[in-house]
Amino acid sequence: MVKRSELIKGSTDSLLLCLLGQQPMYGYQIIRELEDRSQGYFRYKEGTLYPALHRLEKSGLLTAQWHTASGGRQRRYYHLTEKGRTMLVERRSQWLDFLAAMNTIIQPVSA
Amino acid sequence: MVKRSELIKGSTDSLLLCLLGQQPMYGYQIIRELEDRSQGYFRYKEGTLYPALHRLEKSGLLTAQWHTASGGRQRRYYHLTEKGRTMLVERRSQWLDFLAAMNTIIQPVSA
DNA sequence: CGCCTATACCTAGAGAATCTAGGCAAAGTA
DNA sequence: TACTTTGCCTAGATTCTCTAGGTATAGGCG
Repeated sequence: MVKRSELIKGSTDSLLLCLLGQQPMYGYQIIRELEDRSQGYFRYKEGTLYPALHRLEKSGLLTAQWHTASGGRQRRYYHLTEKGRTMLVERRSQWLDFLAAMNTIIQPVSA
Repeated sequence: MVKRSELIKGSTDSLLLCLLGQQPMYGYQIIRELEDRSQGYFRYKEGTLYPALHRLEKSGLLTAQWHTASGGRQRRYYHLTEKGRTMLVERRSQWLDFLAAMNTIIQPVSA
C-alpha cells in the first residue's frame, strides 16, 4: 500500500493560510479547491481538514462566519485575521527555507 | 515557542535514503552531515534518527554493519539495499510531485 | 589520576498530525 | 421515493517527532 507521500505532513497549515489569504472559503470548498488546483494531488479528508481549521481558528489565525447560500444551505466561511496574514508571510518564508535545505541534500539526478 | 517548521515532518526517510545512497554512514555521522550540508537547518535529535534508521532497516531498505574505528569505538554503518535504491528513485520522484503540487497553491509573492 | 566533553549507541513516553470510519442533515436529481 | 452530493462534525487508531533520559568509551586538561 503505497501512500501518496509522507511529505504532505506538516504542509496543511501553510496551504490553508495561502488559500484563505486569497479569498474566504468554506471547508468543503477548500477540499475541492486544493484538489482542483493541484490536479488531484491534494485530496484532503474531512477528518484532516476540519480539525485543522478549528486548530487555526483557536490559534487566532482564522475567524469563521456562517452564511446561508441561495439554496438555504449553511456554510461556514473562514478568513484570515491580521495574525493569520502575518503567519502567512512567515510560512512562505519557512517554505523557502525548507526548500533550500532540502535541495542541499536531495540533489537532482544528473543525466 | 516557534518551531522551525512542521514541513520537516515526513521528509526524514527521503533524506536518509538520499544521504546513504551517496555513501554508507553511521548514525552520529548522519546527524552531523545533515546539519553541515544544510547549513544548520536540519538538526535531527537522536530520538528521531535512530528509530527512523531502525524503521528503514526493518522495512528492508537499509542494512547495517558494525565496524570498529581506529580508536576502538564501535560504529554501526548503514547502507542501502537494492530495495532501498529503488525506493530512493521513487522518493525523488515523489518529492518532485510534491514540489509541483505545492507550487500550484503557494504562489510566490509577486513584487 | 579525576573530571569533563565529545562521541556513539539506545529507548520509553508524551505530543501532535493525519487517516479511518463513522454520524447528521439538507438539497438536488432520477 | 431513493440516491447522490453537499456540508458540517467527531472519536479513536496510527504514525512521526521530540523530550528526556540511560549506557559506555575516547580524549583533553588540570
